[in-house]
Amino acid sequence: MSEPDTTANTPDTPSHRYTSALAQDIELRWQQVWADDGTFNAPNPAGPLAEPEAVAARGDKLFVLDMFPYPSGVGLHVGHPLGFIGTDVYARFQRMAGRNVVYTMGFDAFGLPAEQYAVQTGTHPAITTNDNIANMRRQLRRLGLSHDMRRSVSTTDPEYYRWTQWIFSQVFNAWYDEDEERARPIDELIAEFEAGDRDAPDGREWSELSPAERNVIIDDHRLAYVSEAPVNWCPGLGTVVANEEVTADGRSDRGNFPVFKRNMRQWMMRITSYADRLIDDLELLDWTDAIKAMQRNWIGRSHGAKVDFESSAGTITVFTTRPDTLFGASFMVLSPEHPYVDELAGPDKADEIAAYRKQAAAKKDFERQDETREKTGVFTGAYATNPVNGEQIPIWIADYVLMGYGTGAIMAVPCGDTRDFEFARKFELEIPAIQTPPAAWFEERGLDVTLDTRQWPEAFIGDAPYVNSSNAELSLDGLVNKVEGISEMNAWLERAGAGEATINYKLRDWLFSRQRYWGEPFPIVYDDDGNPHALPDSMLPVELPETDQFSPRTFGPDDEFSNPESPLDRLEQWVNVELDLGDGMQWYRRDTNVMPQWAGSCWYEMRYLDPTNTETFCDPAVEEYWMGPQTQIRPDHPGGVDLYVGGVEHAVLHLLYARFWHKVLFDLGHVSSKEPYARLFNQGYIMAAAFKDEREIYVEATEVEGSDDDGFTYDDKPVTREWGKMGKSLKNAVSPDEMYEEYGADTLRLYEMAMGPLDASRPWETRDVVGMYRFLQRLWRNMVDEETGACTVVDEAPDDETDKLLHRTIDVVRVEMDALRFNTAIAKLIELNNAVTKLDATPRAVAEAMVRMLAPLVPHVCEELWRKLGHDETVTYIEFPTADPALLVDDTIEVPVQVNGKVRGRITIPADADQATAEAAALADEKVIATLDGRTPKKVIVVSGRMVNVVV
RNA sequence: GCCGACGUAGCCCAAUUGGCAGAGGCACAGGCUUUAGGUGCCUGUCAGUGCGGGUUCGAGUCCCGCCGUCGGCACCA
Repeated sequence: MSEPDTTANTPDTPSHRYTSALAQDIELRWQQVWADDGTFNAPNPAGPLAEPEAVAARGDKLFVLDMFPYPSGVGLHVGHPLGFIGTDVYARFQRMAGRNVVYTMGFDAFGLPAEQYAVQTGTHPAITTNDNIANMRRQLRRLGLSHDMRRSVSTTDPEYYRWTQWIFSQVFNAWYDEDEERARPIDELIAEFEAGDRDAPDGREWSELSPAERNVIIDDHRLAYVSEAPVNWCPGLGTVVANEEVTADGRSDRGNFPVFKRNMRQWMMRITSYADRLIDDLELLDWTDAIKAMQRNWIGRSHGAKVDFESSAGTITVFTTRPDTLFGASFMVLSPEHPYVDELAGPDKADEIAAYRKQAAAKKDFERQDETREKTGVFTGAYATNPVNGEQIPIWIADYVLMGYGTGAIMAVPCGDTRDFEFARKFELEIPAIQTPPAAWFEERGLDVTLDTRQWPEAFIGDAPYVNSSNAELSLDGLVNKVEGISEMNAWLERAGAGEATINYKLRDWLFSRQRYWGEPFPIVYDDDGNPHALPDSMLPVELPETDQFSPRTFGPDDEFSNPESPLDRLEQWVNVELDLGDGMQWYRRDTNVMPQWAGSCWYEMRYLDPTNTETFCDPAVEEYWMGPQTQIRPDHPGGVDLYVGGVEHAVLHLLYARFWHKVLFDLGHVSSKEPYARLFNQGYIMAAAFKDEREIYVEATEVEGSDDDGFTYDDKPVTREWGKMGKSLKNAVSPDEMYEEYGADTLRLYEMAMGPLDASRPWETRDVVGMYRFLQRLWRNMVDEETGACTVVDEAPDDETDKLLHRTIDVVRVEMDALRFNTAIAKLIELNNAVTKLDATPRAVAEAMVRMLAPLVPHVCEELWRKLGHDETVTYIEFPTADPALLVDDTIEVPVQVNGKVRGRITIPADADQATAEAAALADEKVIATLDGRTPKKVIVVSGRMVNVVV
C-alpha cells in the first residue's frame, strides 16, 4: 500500500506556494542565520558570559529548562520532542513578551548503553557518545529550537564532571547538624570536637581518642560515607544499584536482571537526613499534586513510637504507628532475618526455624510482598514482656514482617490490624479486644455488638472507645479518639522508659557507587589504612583513565554470590598514585567505583548558566540572577528554575536526588535557591498504535494494513492493535525526517502543539498532520502571491469587524500562550486566519499581528513572512501584540433568553444594559411571549451580558 | 486494597465565577479548479457530555453512588 503523496510539487503548482520544499528551504535558511547571529544567546550579569548592559536592557529573567536527554544512537522519533517544542514555544513567547530568557539543551551522556556498545564493538564510549551528541544536536536544530548553544553541556566532558566531582567533595566534606537542621562543613564538626564542645558518641573526650578512632567518627558523620550495608547487587549488570532503580518485582530497571540484597561495602549519601525538608519544602513548589504525592510516598514519613519489649535475647524494639493499641499486643513477629532470631530459637525449634528462614530467603522480595498470599510463620518458643501490662507474649517469625522497614520487628495487635488478625486466626493466637467498634460496624457484618473477637470476621481499624486498656499508671479506657490515645500512651512510654514517640521513613540512604566504566570517577584516594581522602580541588578533574577493557565482570544473572569487579580495578597504573595530601609524598590507591548516572543530572541546570567558568561551577551572581528566590511572586518563593518540563518517570529518581544535592549546596552557601525547580510541568507522551501478530510479537506498524472496521493485517496475516508509548520496542515510531520531507518542521511543531494540551498523552495520527499544513498554506497565501512571491498585504486599515476579531484573538492568545495552553491559542489563530482568508486582501495591521503571534509556534515561516512584510530584523525580540481594550467590547450584544432553563429566544441589547432593561427586552421577545402563552413569570434571572432566564 | 488523574461527535480536542454544548483539526459527503487523480478552494452532515441520583432558575462544570481507562504505591507495622 502506498499513501498518496499529498504535498508533492507538480508542474502546475505555483512556484511560490508554501510547499514542503519551500518550507524546508525557509527552515534551513533561518536555522543557519540564527546560528550565525547567535540570535538566542542570553546575556549574563557576571562571569565569562557577562553582558551587564544587555541584561539591563531586557526585562525580568526567565529560566526555561527541559529534562536533558540521554544521547541515544537510535535518533529521535516524533514523540521525543513534544516537551522540547513546548518549552521552545514558551521561551520564544516570553522573549517577545520582554523577558530575558535562558534556554538551552545539554546531554546526560554517562550510562550503560554507550558502555555496552563499547563492550560489543571496542569503540570507546567517548567516541560513540560524541557522535550521538552531534547527531542529536543536528536533529534538535532541525526542529528550530531556540537554544543558546554556547550553554550546551555534556555530563561526560571532563570540564563538566570536574564540577560533579567537586560537588561530591563538598558532600563528602560536610555533615548534617541535626540541631540546626542543615549541612555544615566537616571542619566545623572537627573544631567542635577539638574544642571539647562535643564528645565522641561513646561519651569519651576527643583527646582520649586515637587518630584512627577520630577518623572513624568523623567519617561516620559525613554526608557521603562508605558503609557495609545491605545493597542491591545485580550480577547481570555486574554492579550494585540504588533502591530507586529496582523495580517492584525485584529486577533492575536497566536490563531487567534479578537483583539480590547483599551486604557490601559501598558509597552512600545521607539523603535520609534531608527527609523532612524534602517533604516539607514540597509546599513551596509549583508542581502537580500527583508528583508531590509520589515524592511524599517514596520518602514515606510516618509518625509513631518505638516500644521496647524485653526478651531472653535482649530488648526487642518495634516501630508502631498505633502505640495506643499496645494493650492489645498479644504476640510479636520478627522478620526471619532479624538478628535475634537465632538466640531466641528454642532448641526444639531450631530446625523448623532454619527451614523457614531458608524458605523465606529463597523468595524474592516481590513474592513476600504479595499480600494475597496466606500468612506463614513459625513460633520461636520464646516470649517477650509487653511493657504496658507485663504479659508474656509469644514471639513468632514470619515473612510478612520486612527487615527493611522499621526495626524488622512488630508488636502484633490482631484486633486492630488486618495482617495480624489473619495471622492470629491462622495460628490460633489470642485476639484480645481493646476497642468497642460502633454498632454500625457490627450491623454491616450481620453481628450483634460483641467484644468476643472469635465472632469478628476481621480486624477493626478506626476510632472507637478503648476498653481493657489500663494499668496502674495509665488508662485509655473511655477515650474515643486515637490522637488522644496515642498522645497519652507516648507520654507513658517516656515516663516508663519503655519507648518514645518517633518518626519512621521508608527512604533509605542513596547507594552512590557503581562498578562500571562509563561514569564519573570518585575524587577519592585511600591511604594504607584504608581511610578515604578527598582529593583537593586543584587535582580535579580526576579523568577517566584510558583502557580498552570497558566491561565490568558480569555474571550469570542469577549468580547471587558473585562479587562486583569494577573495570577500573584492573588499571593498576592508574589506581596506584603518589601524592602529597599534606603529609608529604605518599602512595595512595584510587577509588575504582564510578558515580551513578544520576550524579551529572543533579546540578546541570546551574552549569547551563555559566558553562565556561573555570573558577567555579557557577558564578554566585549568575546563579542568584537566574535562580534566586522570586519574592515578588511569593514571600516564601524557594528560587530555582522558572519552568521545568519533563516526563513523569523521574518523579522519584532524578527529581529527588537533584533536590537533595541542591539543598546541600544551599546549606553550604554555594547557591541562593533552596530548591532547583520552582515550577515543574509534566508533558504527556505521544502514543501510537502498535500491532502484534499471533505469536504476540510486535510488527512494524507502518506496514500494517486495514482499518478499525475491517481489522488489521500484516503480511496478509491478522494482527491485533493496542496503544502504547511511541518507540522502538513497540515498532511504532514515526521519524521526524518523514515529517520534514512531507511538510516541514513548522508543520510538525504546530501539529504537536495543536493536538491537545501539553500535559495530556495523545495518539499520533500522521493523517491529521495535513490540517496544520493547510493552515500554514492559507496563512502564506494571505500574505504572499503564490505565482510571484511578492507580498500582497495592503496598507488600508482593517474593517471594524476584522479589527475586533484581531484584538479578541490577541487577548485570548496572550493568555493561552502564557499558560502553556498552545492548543487553544492555535485554534484561535486558525479562526482568525480563516476570517482573513475571506477578505479581498490582508490588511498590514492584521498580517503583522498574526505573524508576531505565530512566531513562537512556527518560527521559520514567520521569520520569512516578517521579512516579506518589509522588516530587516529578526522577529525573535519583536514585542508580542497587545489587545486594545476598547476593541474587546461590543456596543450591543445578543443574549439567549431561556424559559425554565431552555433557550426559547434571543434578544439584542446594549452591552451595558442594566438588569431591568434586559428583563423588559426578554419579556417583550415574540418567541418568549409565545412560549409563556399568557403565564406570568414567577421570577426572572438576568446574568449580565450572558443570558436571561424566565421561570414560570 | 490504597492514592491520584481522566471519561464531551467516527477520531484528536474546545467550552470564564455553574450561564446558548462546539472553537480548531482530522475523517466523511457534495461542489469549484483540473484531461484525470492529487493538491488547493468553497459548502455541508453527525453527538448532548460513561451510568444513576442530588443541589440549583440553570449542571459537561458542584455533591453522592456506581462503571470504565490510565498512572503511582502496596503485607510499610
